[in-house]
Amino acid sequence: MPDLPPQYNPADVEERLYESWAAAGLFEANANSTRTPYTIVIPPPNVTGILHMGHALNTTLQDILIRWKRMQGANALWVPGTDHAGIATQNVVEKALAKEGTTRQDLGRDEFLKRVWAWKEEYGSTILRQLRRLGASCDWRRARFTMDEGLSEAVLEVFVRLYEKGLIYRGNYIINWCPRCQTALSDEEAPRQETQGKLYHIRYPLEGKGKPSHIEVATTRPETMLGDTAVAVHPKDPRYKQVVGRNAILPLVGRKLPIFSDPAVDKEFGTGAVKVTPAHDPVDFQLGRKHRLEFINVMTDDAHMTNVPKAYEGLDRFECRSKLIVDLEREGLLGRIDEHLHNVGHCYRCHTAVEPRLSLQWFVKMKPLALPAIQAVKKKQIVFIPDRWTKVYLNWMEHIEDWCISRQIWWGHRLPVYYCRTCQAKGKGRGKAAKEPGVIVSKTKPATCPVCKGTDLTQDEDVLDTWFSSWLWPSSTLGWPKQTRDLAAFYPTNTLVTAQEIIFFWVARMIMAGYFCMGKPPFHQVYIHGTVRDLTGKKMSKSLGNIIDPLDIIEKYGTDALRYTLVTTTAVGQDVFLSEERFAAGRNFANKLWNATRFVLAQHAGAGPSAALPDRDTLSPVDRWILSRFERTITAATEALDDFRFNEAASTVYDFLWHDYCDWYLEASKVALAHEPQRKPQILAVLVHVLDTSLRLLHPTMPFVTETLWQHLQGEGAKRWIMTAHWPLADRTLTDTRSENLVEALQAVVTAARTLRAEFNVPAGTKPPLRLIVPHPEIREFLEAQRPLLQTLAQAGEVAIERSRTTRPKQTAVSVTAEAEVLLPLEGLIDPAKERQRLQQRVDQLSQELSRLHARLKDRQFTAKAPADVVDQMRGRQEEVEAARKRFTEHLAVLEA
RNA sequence: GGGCGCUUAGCUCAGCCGGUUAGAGCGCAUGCCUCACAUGCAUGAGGUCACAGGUUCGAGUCCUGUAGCGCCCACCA
Repeated sequence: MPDLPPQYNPADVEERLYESWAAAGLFEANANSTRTPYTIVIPPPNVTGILHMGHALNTTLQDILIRWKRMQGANALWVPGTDHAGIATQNVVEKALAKEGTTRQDLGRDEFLKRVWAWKEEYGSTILRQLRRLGASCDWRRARFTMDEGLSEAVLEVFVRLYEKGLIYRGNYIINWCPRCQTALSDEEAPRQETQGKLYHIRYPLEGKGKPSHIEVATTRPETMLGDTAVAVHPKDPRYKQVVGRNAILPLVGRKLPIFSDPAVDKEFGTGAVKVTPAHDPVDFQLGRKHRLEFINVMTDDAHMTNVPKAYEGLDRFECRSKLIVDLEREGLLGRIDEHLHNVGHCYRCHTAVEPRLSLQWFVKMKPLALPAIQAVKKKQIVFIPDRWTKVYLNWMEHIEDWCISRQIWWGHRLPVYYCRTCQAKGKGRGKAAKEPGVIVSKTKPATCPVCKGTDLTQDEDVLDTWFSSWLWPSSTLGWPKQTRDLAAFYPTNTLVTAQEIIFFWVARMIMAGYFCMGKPPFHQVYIHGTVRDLTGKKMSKSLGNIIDPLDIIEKYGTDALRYTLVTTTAVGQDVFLSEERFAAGRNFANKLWNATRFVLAQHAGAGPSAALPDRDTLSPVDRWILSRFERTITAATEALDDFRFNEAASTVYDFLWHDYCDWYLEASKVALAHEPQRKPQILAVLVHVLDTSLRLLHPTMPFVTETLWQHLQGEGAKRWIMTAHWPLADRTLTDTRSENLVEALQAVVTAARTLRAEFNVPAGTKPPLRLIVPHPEIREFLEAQRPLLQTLAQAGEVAIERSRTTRPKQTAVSVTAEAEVLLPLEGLIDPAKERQRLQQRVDQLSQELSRLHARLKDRQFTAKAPADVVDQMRGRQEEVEAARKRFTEHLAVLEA
């Protein structure tokens, strides 16, 4: 046996051990196995990703599940991979180009894409390497990237299928436009942020002579007025009865704007009159269609003004706003300006305020896809944990809007859409596979137009939303659209572990795609974990500078400490609040395991490895006690994992190992080994068995230290891995309440003695005699047998054990436990005043409790309606308290005499 | 405007189906370098479980309402 240093140093083992696991193929799943599959697909981190605490939590939870199931004998597969993250990655590479003083436009599309691929090759696997540091037991042979050949094939396949079913269409609609990224965004990609803005009141003069002479409208975006084509009021608004049907004149432009009424207008907001800009606002767009208005787009892709009077042409949207305010003021047309708090969409990648804007884009019709996905969750084919997310999911699904999937960027899957110029020019080409003239949707570029046989074909310039590939992830990573062995073996997957932020982006869409492509759900359980926050409740993010870097923590405290602390810090689905100091708890626990094992190994020397338990008859009550406690721990830990209560699974074992095993059993075993050398094999067997099995229980949470220690316990030569050792099964026959009661009595006596020593300041080295009054014969017998243990644990000299008290000792400290009275003579050590005070306090406490109990038990309703065992418990308690009070009172009297 | 979560010890949090005396880690106090571990051991102080009602023999736990904090969704320009 190698000598272990007194402290666990994670850095000595982690990376080497990880490589050994990988080299031994322990992460790999076999599609031909007959064992029950258990599959998780990783939420693919962005290739631009750098490990943060969110990843660390997410990865740890998945790894716990996978390792646990693997130990239970499942054919466990964890599929890793990365997401190409269209806009994010393009932004990163563009920034790099800017440093070189060039742009993607300078390079051209092909050259730019080469650069992105080069970037991906160099940096794209950073995040995966970092996942290894966390101990993630992914099957790396199956690592996938959303722009791999196979996954790209899947994207094109599903696009074509959706198109052919009429579920993909192209059209002019208001979309969220990011002027910085210069692309359309889906609604989910433009989350609203509360923004302090202004509500400007502007007077539009009316055509003709009648009164009133003008109508006042209110807007938060004055620059859009240049695209106004109408003014609307509510049909039942008496203020505007006179003006409906007349025309307003758009200030500074001079365009005639018809005034109409529509119930969509809110009478209460602003002036009750709305300027209508159909090309720049979703509500106005609807009004524009309904009332056949003109659509005037007044902004360029980078949000500069266009199609506007010369004075404003080319101005940035916000410059234009300022200039308009000045100009309107000068014309006397500017009314009040109110402060106005409202929600403005912002690009989720660059946080620029998005511009709602009319644009020709591709969309997926979502309602038909949502139907089976709603049913699946309602019928519990898929369950959310915690359950509250079910409602959030259903609410979104039931109000789902069509999904804008085209992006005006270069990095991504290019739309499999081709245009025949000839047919477009002629307006021909309507057919089953070409619902718009000249549009051909095909996985590969057709040689000729199927309608006119022309060859003048061009591919759509746009690429698809990143999530259009992610939503296929559970099936595409396993080979779809090919019918692979993996797909047959591992789909549907079992559990998806992810954060709440991407329920709409990803989880919901995967469910829809799963039913559309496979006719089956992509997974059966969705575990939604919390968000990692700092101690003030803020989300950890680079921009806030409140990051705790997981790699720093790994270096300082070790991976197991990181994992342990992350897992025990959060209850099911609750957010995680972190501060660096908390990781010390995990480090300390790993060290505790290390030293417990050191101790066992030191005793174990020469005894040979043995995890099997000796004959039950040869075990002492103390042995039976620890085994009984342990049996409960195994059950609790397993049930906790079954329910995704990761924190309880870990802390149950923590409590057992630290407080039962180390604090009591290990200390007791020292005494037993010294006093009963003939029982050494039995004691060692129990020590080893419990430690060995506890390490297994902890392995999913703390893989490195448990594997390392387990290897040492196995001894030289035995080449087995805890990773593939079987998960402990509880053995009900080991439950032994009698032994539990005996040892609990002993613990109470020891604790009472220690407390007395501490409270009366008995000097550390002294070993005063101890008297125990133990009425119960079985317990008395047990304590008599454990005299050496009592002496050691209570630091006592002689221990006298009596059935009942015969003498009334003077100058003696007394403590009463449930089963015994503990007497500690204090000759020459007492501070009588202090002790009297303590005793009086105790008597008072007991009296209070007693009167509570009396009242309770006299309550006829209580005794009639409460379950019998509860009443009995309370009667028992009453007797105990009464006895205790009597003894304390007596003793108090003795002291005062 | 809807919806959700949280409020328990100085701090960060557990507490499942309501049931004896509400727990942990950190921090604090006191004493210990006891031959596995000072990343440790022992002992202790510290809580009107946010507030107000209700249900119940019994409420931190269930119901209703209030307040504060946080999050999500929503086309009031």
